[in-house]
Amino acid sequence: MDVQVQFMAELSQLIDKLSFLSRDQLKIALKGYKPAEVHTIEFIGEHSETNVTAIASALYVTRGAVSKITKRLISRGLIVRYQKPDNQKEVYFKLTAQGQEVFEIHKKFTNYFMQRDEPIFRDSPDAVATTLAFLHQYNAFLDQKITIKK
Amino acid sequence: MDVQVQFMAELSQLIDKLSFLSRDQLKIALKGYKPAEVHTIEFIGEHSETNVTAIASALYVTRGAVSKITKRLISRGLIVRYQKPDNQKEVYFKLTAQGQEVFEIHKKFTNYFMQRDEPIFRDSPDAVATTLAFLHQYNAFLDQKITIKK
DNA sequence: CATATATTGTTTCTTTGTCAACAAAAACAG
DNA sequence: CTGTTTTTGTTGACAAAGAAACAATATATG
Repeated sequence: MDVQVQFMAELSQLIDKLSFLSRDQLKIALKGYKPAEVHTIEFIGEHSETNVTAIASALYVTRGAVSKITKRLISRGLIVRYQKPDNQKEVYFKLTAQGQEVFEIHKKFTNYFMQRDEPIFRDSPDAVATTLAFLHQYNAFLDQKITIKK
Repeated sequence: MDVQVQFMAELSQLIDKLSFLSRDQLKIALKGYKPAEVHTIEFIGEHSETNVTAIASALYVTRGAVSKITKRLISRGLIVRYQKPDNQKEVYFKLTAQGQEVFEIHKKFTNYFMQRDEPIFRDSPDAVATTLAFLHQYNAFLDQKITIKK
């Protein structure tokens, strides 16, 4: 059980540090855009056919929150709202040109951060492969626990 | 760069799934206590000599937030506030008997979750060791980036 | 020692998100 | 097909957390 404690500790530390290191720079580069807004733009940019409910469950927030954020993003001209001809209930979104710009800036930074960490991944490819496999296995294990529960 | 993308994806998925699986049960077991409150109690329980600033930076929240939460925890009789004779500025906290109870419940569940995942760790000790080493190395790498920045 | 600077904790204001209630639309059951 | 149930998105009231301003205290500097 001791290794598990260590594993969790390393994991949460890693997450914290990664977000700490990116926070400041992203804040400056995307000044004027709130984190939640950028996050939503990012998701819409990667999933062109996505509605309120899908965004909410992907981002682990409520539909109400998505409804409010998208409303704001529309009023700021970053996304547009559209519906499909055969469904009057679901609401979909896509980026405007301006939204696309924000998306690109964010992506550029993501790439920058990955380049920063590239040495770590390059120097020990075997350890990386093993780690990746283990994380994948752990994820699959948890998937089981989740489906069993339902 | 592809492995890095995969690594990040596996990592965030893992985190999401772990929190999803624990959320419901913890919510029931610690009914009446908000997640942030439990989190704070947990940290104070593990660090008996800790002040507002230390809690804030460990939990990645602002001092204002800690100030408010601790105030609430005091009024609910879960922690006590104390100061050291030679320092009138810093404010320290420790758990009351009731706070200790909450701490124990939380710990019990943490143990339960670890037991749930124990098979994964037991079945492939080598992969676990490699993973742990890699995470540790990555953390150290980021520590450098953080200190350089300062 | 005296003064300037930094740190600590609290408070106020604003933003964000959750929750619950709701209306509209779609899916389902008989 | 008709009535019921479920799903979807929106809204308003409320709670949580961040940012900034502030007072009190501690530390550093000359």
